[in-house]
Amino acid sequence: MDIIQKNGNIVLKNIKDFVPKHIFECGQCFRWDLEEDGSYTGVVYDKVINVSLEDEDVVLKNTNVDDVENIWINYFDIGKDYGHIKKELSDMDEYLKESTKFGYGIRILKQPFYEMVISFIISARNAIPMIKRSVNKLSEDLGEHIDTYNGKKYYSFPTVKSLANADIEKITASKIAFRAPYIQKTAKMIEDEDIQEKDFEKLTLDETAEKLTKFAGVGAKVADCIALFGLSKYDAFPVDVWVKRVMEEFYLKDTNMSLPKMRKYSIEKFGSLGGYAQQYLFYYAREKGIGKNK
DNA sequence: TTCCAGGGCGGGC
DNA sequence: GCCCGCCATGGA
Repeated sequence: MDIIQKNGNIVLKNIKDFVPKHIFECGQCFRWDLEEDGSYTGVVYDKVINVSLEDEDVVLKNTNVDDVENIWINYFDIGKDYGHIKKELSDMDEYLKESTKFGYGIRILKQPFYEMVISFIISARNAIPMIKRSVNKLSEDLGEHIDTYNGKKYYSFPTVKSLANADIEKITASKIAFRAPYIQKTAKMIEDEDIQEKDFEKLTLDETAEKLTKFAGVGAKVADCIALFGLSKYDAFPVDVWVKRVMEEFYLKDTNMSLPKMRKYSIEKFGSLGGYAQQYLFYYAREKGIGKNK
């Protein structure tokens, strides 16, 4: 991979397995939006960045070489060989072969731990467009104005402190409804106990899930999402409605397996590749509407 | 109008 | 351990 400056933008040359649509629409993130020109603009780490694919190159706008080297290379997981991961999954069965072929440009983003906690609490019993709307409104109301890009204002994700100290009305204003008390409680707990990403570094997935489910509004599925997207626990396998459908369609026809058992089954089946398998399957299932009318 | 969305919680058994 | 009703909101 080479980093080149061109017209004030940064161009990443020779990047494989990187398709913005696949990355930003496979359900892992809520602060990336499609622009009219097909590019995606996102807010991460108090920074606004625009990403597009031009021929074989990844073009990054509104950023600089320092940030690319210090932040975005890591965030986009550029150092990882996703080709190898897809090959291993493809060799397992025809379904994974098809799914990895369909979402061939997916990469799992390394997102901020605490933002994942709050965002996925909001995700419970909610629709993805609504989750995005709520997260953006919450940032507008309780975060900081960090940048204006293409005439649009962008706001940072609210800090732990601002959420912990916010009135409940200020939180419910983001259409977060019955999840608002969960968010307030959890933000307070994170602040009071000074819980940080590094506290999870040496924990197994089960230990991580056990610790995370102590948060209000965090059950098995949300914990797995936080573990996968915010803590780089790649053996996590979040089972949501879509994953349940696609698992039943592909592997567990007419079994009527409970969610905890399906989680255990999948973790054992996919092992260290569980998180990747989950993302390819989720994207495939959701884009194709697998098992929706049953 | 009714159903559903990247579920969790508290209750019951 | 499993199942049930409930939880707001908006889009289809």
